[in-house]
Amino acid sequence: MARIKIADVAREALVSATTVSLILNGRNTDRFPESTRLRVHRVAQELGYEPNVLARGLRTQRTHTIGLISDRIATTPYAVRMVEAAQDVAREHGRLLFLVNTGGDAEVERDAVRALLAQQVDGLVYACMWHRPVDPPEGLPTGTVFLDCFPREGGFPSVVPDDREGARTAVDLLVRTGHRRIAFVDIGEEPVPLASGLRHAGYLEVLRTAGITPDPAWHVHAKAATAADARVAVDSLLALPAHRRPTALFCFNDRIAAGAYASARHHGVRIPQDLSVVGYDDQQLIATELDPPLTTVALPHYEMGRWATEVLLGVRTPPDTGEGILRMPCPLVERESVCPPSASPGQPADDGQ
Amino acid sequence: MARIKIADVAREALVSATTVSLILNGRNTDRFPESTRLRVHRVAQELGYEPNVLARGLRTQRTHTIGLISDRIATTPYAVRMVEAAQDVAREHGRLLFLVNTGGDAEVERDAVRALLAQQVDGLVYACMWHRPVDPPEGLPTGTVFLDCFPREGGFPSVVPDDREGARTAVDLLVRTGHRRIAFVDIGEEPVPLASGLRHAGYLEVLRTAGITPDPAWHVHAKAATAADARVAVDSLLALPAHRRPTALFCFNDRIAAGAYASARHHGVRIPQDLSVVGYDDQQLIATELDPPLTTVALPHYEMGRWATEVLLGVRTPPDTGEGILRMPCPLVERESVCPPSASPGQPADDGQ
DNA sequence: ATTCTTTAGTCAATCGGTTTACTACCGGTC
DNA sequence: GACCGGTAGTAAACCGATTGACTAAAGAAT
Repeated sequence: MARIKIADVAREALVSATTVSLILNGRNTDRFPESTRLRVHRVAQELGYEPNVLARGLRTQRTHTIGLISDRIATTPYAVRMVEAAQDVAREHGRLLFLVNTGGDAEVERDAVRALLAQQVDGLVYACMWHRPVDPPEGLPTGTVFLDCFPREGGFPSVVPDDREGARTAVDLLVRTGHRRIAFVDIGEEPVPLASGLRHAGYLEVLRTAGITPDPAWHVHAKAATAADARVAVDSLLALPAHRRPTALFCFNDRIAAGAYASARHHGVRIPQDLSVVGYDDQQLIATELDPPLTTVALPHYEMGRWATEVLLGVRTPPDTGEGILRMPCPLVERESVCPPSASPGQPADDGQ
Repeated sequence: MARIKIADVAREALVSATTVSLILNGRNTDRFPESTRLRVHRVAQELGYEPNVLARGLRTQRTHTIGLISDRIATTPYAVRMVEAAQDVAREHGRLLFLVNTGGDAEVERDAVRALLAQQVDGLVYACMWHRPVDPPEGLPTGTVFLDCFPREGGFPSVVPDDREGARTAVDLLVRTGHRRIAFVDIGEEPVPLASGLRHAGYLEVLRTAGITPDPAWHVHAKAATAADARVAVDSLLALPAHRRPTALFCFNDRIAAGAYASARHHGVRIPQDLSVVGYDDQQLIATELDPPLTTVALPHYEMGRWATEVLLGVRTPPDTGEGILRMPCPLVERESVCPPSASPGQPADDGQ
């Protein structure tokens, strides 16, 4: 019942371990006649030989394993598709994936890096749950790839979502649909300042291009990114006098949008007839389950995860721009929460000035 | 820049590699005087020595790694907390976790088992996204633990949610709150026949105990477990004549419940005043974001993941019942979607007969 | 007959630790 | 002077593969 080792195969095939190794790895195969090759392969098969990858890795200094260090992506539903992508790429290339969640604790993070390097992993992906700059732990090997975050000091290839462009896409849809009074339902201070700023910037750019001067009252903040807090924020928008009340909402994310739905419902405001809503993230379980289904901007988690892992494995080359950060496009996912503004409340085409 | 190895420490500390190994591993330490111990520790520290775990594992035949094989749990938001638990337990015990998602493909699964065994993992957890019997791949080492599923042929410790008891808890809450007309919004044929059957059984048991004869029209099926399909099913319940119309819904899961909310809204039926709703799963992102927040039965994903991994590591003993399956309780999570039935529609306390 | 090539392999070192079995030295005892 | 026990280590085998250097035997060329 003990594991079959190369010596067992060698003995059974009446050759040396060297020969077995060379043949099974397809090296210098022309050195051996067909008969020997077939015999070795057959015996290995019959005995169910599987090389011990520890021994191999010790000798070759390559383990065909990679490490994925993240704060919490594997333990929360948000960004789980990044793990899926890393896993898929690893498998496609015959690699095995070590997964470590640190919970964001710096000491755990250092331990994780140490443990993974002690395992002689061939490479590391350092991932975050949301787009932000990070101060990575010391000792990261060169070649480490950053996923959904980037090292403040630079120096490593990184991939993040293009939040500003995504916001532009969302708000542009609303403008093209005929809306002029468009609010941005932001989140409070923490915890996503970078994404929040970028999405807000994109929002403002589109309004400016469209010649719309935003009413300051249209920028509201949910205390936290929960539906309950968002509802409070949106309540204040719907309480605005008719001519200032927005006809469309660009929400920082889908949970905020869920809160907007709740607020609208309690004000007797119909979505999308009376209020169009666009979210961000395309969060499974929210965007599609809302009623009506939510038009939103998708975070390209899978694509980012794939890119990062492929760069790590060297099957794709990182951008050679100075900063080495790839901004991945965020595609618009149109569902049913957007329609032209009804002509009724407020003036028909008021604030063009 | 090359990695520091034990020989480097030995040379620097003026002892042999044997001594370094013995001291750093705390074995036979009384053999060495304090001075030597301190010197070795200091040199190791200064040089930043980290043992190569491949080499160690090769010799000791223990790698301190475990493998988690799953169909899709790490790539979908549903059961991600099982991964979190496995990860936590692994870390608590100084283990590293290999994660492999097979997508449910039997061949990929076999490859995964082979690859993980080739890595000399110390143990394997075999997990599924939802509670069901499985035909596990051949070659699973003894000691493998099954998580959220169990091998049809038995023979391995397993942990699954106690769906029947969970359903009882849910329906019992409704009965205790005063409901007598309680519907079960089930899912269609696939893909969760086991859980569906168990939850239905629990539902029937409570009704029987309460002396309620269920109206056959109260058992409806959503074609698939999506909100849209569930809405159709619930529409048919709400179209029932008032004296047969249920005052409460027990939904197979939270997505079904989300569909029930949509249906209710479109019928002008208020939750919970006109219709109480209980879900199942306590799915993050749904249960709390619904309006009103959903009362539901939680799937103990974290607890199950922890149990499985702890059994694997031998820090907890599996049940010695014949089948070796632990049924983990599913706690009720009370939120705001349940209240006593309003006395208005139907008769006040009609069908006690 | 000798030398050279080619064929078909093998030997032994190596990767970096762990572990078993051994030893050199010292002071004290008989 | 032989023996003993304790102290403070070390040498070498070992885990299971890979790999650079080498070789025995057969056949071809000179």
